[in-house]
Parts: sequence; structure tokens; C-alpha cells
Amino acid sequence: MQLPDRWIAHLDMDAFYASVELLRYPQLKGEAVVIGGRRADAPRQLEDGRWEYARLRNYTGRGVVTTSTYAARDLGVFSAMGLMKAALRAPDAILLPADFDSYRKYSRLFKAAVAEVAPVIEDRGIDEIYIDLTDVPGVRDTVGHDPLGGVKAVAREIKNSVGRATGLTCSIGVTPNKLLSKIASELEKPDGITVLTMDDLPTRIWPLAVRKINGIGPKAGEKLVKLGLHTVGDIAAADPAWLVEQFGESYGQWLHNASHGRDSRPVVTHSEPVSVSRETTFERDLHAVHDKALLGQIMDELCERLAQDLARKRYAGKTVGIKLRFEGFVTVTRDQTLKTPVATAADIRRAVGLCLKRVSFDKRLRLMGVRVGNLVHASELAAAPAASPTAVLGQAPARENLPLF
DNA sequence: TCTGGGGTCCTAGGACCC
DNA sequence: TCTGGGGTCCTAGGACCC
Repeated sequence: MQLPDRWIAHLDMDAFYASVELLRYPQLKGEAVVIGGRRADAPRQLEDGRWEYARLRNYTGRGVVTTSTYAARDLGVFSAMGLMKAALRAPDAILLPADFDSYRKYSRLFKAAVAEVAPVIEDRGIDEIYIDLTDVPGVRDTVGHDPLGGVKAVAREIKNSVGRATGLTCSIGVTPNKLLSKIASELEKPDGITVLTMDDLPTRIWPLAVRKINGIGPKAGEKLVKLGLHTVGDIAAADPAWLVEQFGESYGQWLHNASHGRDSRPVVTHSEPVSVSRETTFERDLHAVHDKALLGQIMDELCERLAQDLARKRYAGKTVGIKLRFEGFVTVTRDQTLKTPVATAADIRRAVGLCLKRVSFDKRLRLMGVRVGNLVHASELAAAPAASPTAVLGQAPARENLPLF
């Protein structure tokens, strides 16, 4: 067996949000539970001490499933499904509102627990990480006659550490690269460990559906199937020149490499944010003229919250953008790059005004969002620019030239 | 009973500069 | 006279991911 020059792990928490909720409501273990919905749907404790939960059947309005327990998945309820549709499939399922503060807390706990065993970690969101195990002591040890014994032992140790710190289970895939590890971590879910080498490609990876590859989404997946390519092995067997004809130079090449399990991306332990945004979908579609005051108020609040986010993270940004989604799900964006980075709600709101002027409102709106990009960290902004953003926009300054932070 | 909210990255065209 | 080629920035949209 050719042993790889890198051992990369992908760790994925099992049904993360739902599992955190089960720590708080252990009496719901084994039940079909769906995370999603509104704060008003939070469980209430009755006078006799029993808990009363919202049921999916009583839900009305917009919103999607954030996560579901494995019992709910057995009923056909999955992430990103509309709650109304989920209610048709599992009317008796218990509905819990998402509690992101709590999930963030457990996220910090499990990442710290992993770091005690293996410190080279790439954050991939709240419930998953990549870990470079290559230089972890013992990872290349043979255990008994098993040359992969050392890797398996390290993966087991990571799982135990996460379990002790959080009471939660996770699944781990360990392979020579990120692409394969991401696939592998799903193979024995939940609570599993899967170690693969390149030798396993034909038996474990090639039979899988093309959508199992991270980077093949709904669109590319559908196109591949239309071309007669259903499995990863089908892509691997296809002529790379033909893939390039069908999908373009860049994506075609990538498909070829991915299907052969080739991926040299490093585990990146630090990255800077590119943009920060806030958006909201309305309970009902709003009319640009009829609901003008309400829309203006909602936009004020979005800018206010975005400014708070920026202040907390200590960033300002040169580009302000809006996102509008109309009835029919047609989405429009407008950007405005300023001469000076902005971070206050008032400055963001002014730039939003410029963006809004460039959109025609002939349909009702279902979503509005604000984004600040081209970010600069406060530490790089120490030498304050002379011109205030308001002056740049050609308006009278609304206030003194205050420091941004 | 359609389709949340927070992100990243890519493409492609036009402006503008040398 | 109708003609270049490269580089960077900006904008809009879209695919994809968690």
C-alpha cells in the first residue's frame, strides 16, 4: 500500500443544532424534531412541570428547516426544506426555534477539544472543520499489522475529546486530501470514522452519486446526469477534453481531477472576512410605494445591525451593496464603491440610497439585504483619511469628521 | 403549500490607464 | 487612417456551501 504524504481529516458534527437541543431537552431523544421557525415557537413549561412543544402542523408562513433529527429525516424532512412542506410529511414532528448563541458556544467547545489533540485546524463554519493530521505524533504508527492503525487511533482520540467536552458525537473522514475526507466523513455517519487511501477510490468513491462531491451543486449535478454521468466513476471514465468542452476549461479540469480524488489544497488555519451582510425575508411581500415607510424602516434596521457587526469585528468597507428579491424569486444586486471605507449605519444607509436609485420596482419585494465588502481592518485604518465619506458622496457632511471606531 | 441567512468564489463586460 | 495588448478596478449575476 502506498501511504500518502498527507493525512487530512474532515470532522462533521452529527445533526449539530438538533443534537445541541437534545442536550437541553433530553426527553426528546428519539423523537422527530425539526429546528427552524420563530422564537414564539419556543417550548413552554407547564405548571405541572411538563413541557409543551410547538408541532410542525401548526406552523404557517415562510421559513425553512435548519436541521432535523435522524428520526425526522426518516420521515423525509431535511435541511433547507420549506417548513410548510415539512409539515405535510411530518405533521407531528416537534418544532424548536434555532438558538444560535447556544450553537456557537458548543462550536467553540468542540473546536477547542479537537485542538488539544491536533492543532492545525481550518474552520468551515459552525459544525465542521478540516484538520491536518500529518504531523500529529503517532499518526504514522503501525498498530498490530495495520499500517493505518495510527491514523485510526488519532481519529478515535479526537472523537473522544469532542465527546468529553460537549456530550456530542461527530463523524470523521481521514484521507490524503480535503476533497476525499469531506466525502469520507459522510460514509459512516453518524458517530463514524472512515479512513481511506487512494487504493480505495474505485470501491468507495467511484460508485457514489456525482452530487456527493463538494463543489458539484444542483446545476452541475443536473447537467452531468443529463449527459449520462451519474456516478463519480462515470466522470472519472469520461474524456477530460470532452469535460472541458461541456463545462469550460476551469470547471472541466476540476471535475476530471476531483473524480480521480486529486486535490492539493492546504488546510488554511487563518482567513480574513471578505464581506459582512444582513438580510431579511418579509412575512408577506411588500410594495415599494404602498409599504414605502415600512421598507425604509426595515432598511434602517438592517444598516444598524450591519454597523454593529462591523464595529464588533472592527472592520470598515469601501463597497456597500444591496440585495433585493422580488416575488417570483428574482434577485437583483447593486454595488457602490466609495472613496473611503465606511462602518457607521448612517454612512452605509446613504450609500444604500444611491444603490436603490438604480433599481426599478415593478414587483413586490420579498427580501431586502445590505452588504459591506472590500473590508479593511481597523488596525490598517489608523491613519484616518482626510475626506469624510459624506463629502465623497457630494453631500453636505451630516456630522463632524468622527473617527470610524 | 415552494424556496432562510450568512458567506465565498468565478465569470464576463466595460471603464480606464499605460 | 478604424487600429493593440495587458492590467486593474468595478459591477451584476450566478453557483455553491454551511
